[in-house]
Amino acid sequence: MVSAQTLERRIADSGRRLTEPRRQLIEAMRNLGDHFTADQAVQAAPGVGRATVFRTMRLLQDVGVLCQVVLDNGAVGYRLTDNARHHHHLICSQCGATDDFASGGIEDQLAELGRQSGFDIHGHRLEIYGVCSACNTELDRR
Amino acid sequence: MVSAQTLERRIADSGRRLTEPRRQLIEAMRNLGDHFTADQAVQAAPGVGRATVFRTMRLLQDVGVLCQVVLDNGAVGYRLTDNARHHHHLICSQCGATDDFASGGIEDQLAELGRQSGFDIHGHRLEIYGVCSACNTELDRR
DNA sequence: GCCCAAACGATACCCAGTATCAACAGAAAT
DNA sequence: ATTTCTGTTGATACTGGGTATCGTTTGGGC
Repeated sequence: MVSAQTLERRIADSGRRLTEPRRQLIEAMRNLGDHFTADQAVQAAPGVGRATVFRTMRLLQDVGVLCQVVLDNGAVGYRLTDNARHHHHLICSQCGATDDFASGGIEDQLAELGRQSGFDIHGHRLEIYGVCSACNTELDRR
Repeated sequence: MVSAQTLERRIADSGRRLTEPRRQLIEAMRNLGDHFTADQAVQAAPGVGRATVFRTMRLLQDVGVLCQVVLDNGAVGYRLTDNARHHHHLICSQCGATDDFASGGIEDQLAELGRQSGFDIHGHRLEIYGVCSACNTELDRR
């Protein structure tokens, strides 16, 4: 779990103000745990206005401590992270548990693809869907 | 461009009925071209009810002739395709142009990842963002 | 403590997608 | 051609995600 200090430092270091609503929302999101929806974040910070929740979530994404996760079904979730470097997600379609992982070698393939396609590639998004080991043993038991 | 026949055959072959609204929507989507939003599809088929548009789009996804495309900014687009096999998208962030490409070698890496992570992997989603050659020369010109 | 730009909250809005349910229409069989 | 039965439809209302506006508040450098 990312510490509140880390999150608040990232905001301050990026030249933004560390306001009370931002502090509240950060605490609320930390309490939500591994992954949550936008609406859960709104609910979890009742003192914070809806617009501010979305503004702050965008801000946290900009400074690299909050990830959007695109689920199996196309829905979007969020996830705090202390891994500001580019990474991908391994998402359990049963319980939503998410692991981060670095993208060994995929970047190279994309560069090659750029050469072939004529596109000037500057980003990508990779989500992996599966069933985590906990859910797997759960399923076996039935 | 995928032919209307192909699309309609896919529906019939999957045991679904080939109804007038479905025909209309298919024609409308074909007219929308390379890529479009859900709302554009709704607008483009004024005789077809909103719910039916979404139901039919899901159906077309199920039979593999319509892809969801997750854009750079998280927005979702759609794209007719005749490539029912698994593939990925190369998306121009300037103009939205989209290319399909097969995922040579990435599958192998995912299998290895599954072994390491304990996840039972059964799917993934990979979108590549860049600037297509047309938009690139456009930008150079300025 | 002053000041002012940054941030806020209320509100209203847009788009994506789903639920409900009575009415309708393919298509297969007669 | 008519019946029949089930899949499909459309109207409507709703949820959720996200943005725009704009007058008010506040963090934090001076």
